[in-house]
Amino acid sequence: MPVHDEARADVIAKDLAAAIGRLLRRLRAEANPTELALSQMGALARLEQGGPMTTADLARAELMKPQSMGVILGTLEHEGLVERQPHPTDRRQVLFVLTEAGAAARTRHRAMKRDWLVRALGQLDAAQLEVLVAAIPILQKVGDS
Amino acid sequence: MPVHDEARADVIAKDLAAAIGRLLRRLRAEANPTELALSQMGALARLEQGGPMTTADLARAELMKPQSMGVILGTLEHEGLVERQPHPTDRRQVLFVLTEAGAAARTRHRAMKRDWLVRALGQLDAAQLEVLVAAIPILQKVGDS
DNA sequence: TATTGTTATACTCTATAACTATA
DNA sequence: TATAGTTATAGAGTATAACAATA
Repeated sequence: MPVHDEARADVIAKDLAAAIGRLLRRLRAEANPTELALSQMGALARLEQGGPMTTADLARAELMKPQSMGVILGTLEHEGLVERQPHPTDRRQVLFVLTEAGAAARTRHRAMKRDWLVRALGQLDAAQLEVLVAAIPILQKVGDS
Repeated sequence: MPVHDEARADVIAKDLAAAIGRLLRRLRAEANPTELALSQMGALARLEQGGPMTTADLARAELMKPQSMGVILGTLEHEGLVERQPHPTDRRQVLFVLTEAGAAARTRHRAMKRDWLVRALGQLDAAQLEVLVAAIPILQKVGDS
């Protein structure tokens, strides 16, 4: 990138960091307090989509340490939303799957029209929504780089 | 929004939440560990741009509670990066400003080419960067809505 | 009475380090 | 020896509730 663009990248980086920090705070605050915390819902969503996964699989998917994911899974297990399955060939590994209650929690969450982010997105016009849709894979790429 | 788009908004919401969650985790992990935490840097950046500000001003800007911002400012004050000024007319209020050390921290941070996010953005092509630039105000709007 | 800020307390999220069990 | 997971501990980040000072 040319030199004058480094300064620009700097400004973009600052604004982007501020914007996602604010948005995540808002998300956390608006997440239905009676429901699950953000990271718990994230893990449930991964399990719903990706079938049985190990702690390490989930940690990689969410860009966190296995120990951190272990805490989250422990809470979800305690609440009966996920359960363990033995790994068929490697007894060190533990596979996690959604329980019926866990699947129901996902469904309930999805069905909630009160879901704040969905409503917030609904206030965008079509062009703005398209920009956001285009930005998501780029944000993912940045996170992975 | 038409009904079929509600389902789409739902998917977008899920992907967006996952993407920004991952990105923030990555940012936190990559932030130079010897430097300040993200929210501390955020507060310093606001003060650098916005001149003297009260706890409540800063909390509003960062979408957090004044008590939470108070903790952050307390840490920064303890480290000598910000200092208090009496408000000229309202003795309840406390204005915070950067100290020399605080301004130096900002400059140092900006100068660090090791800044992870800047490097990550540098790997995007021009078109991707433009999408991201266009997305930032939309993310801000979503956070405010 | 309303507003600004502080103090106390607690919970979420995440990390590092040290350990156990299995491969 | 290397890998998957667990346990213990700690720190950042944030919230709510109760309080004090000032307007």
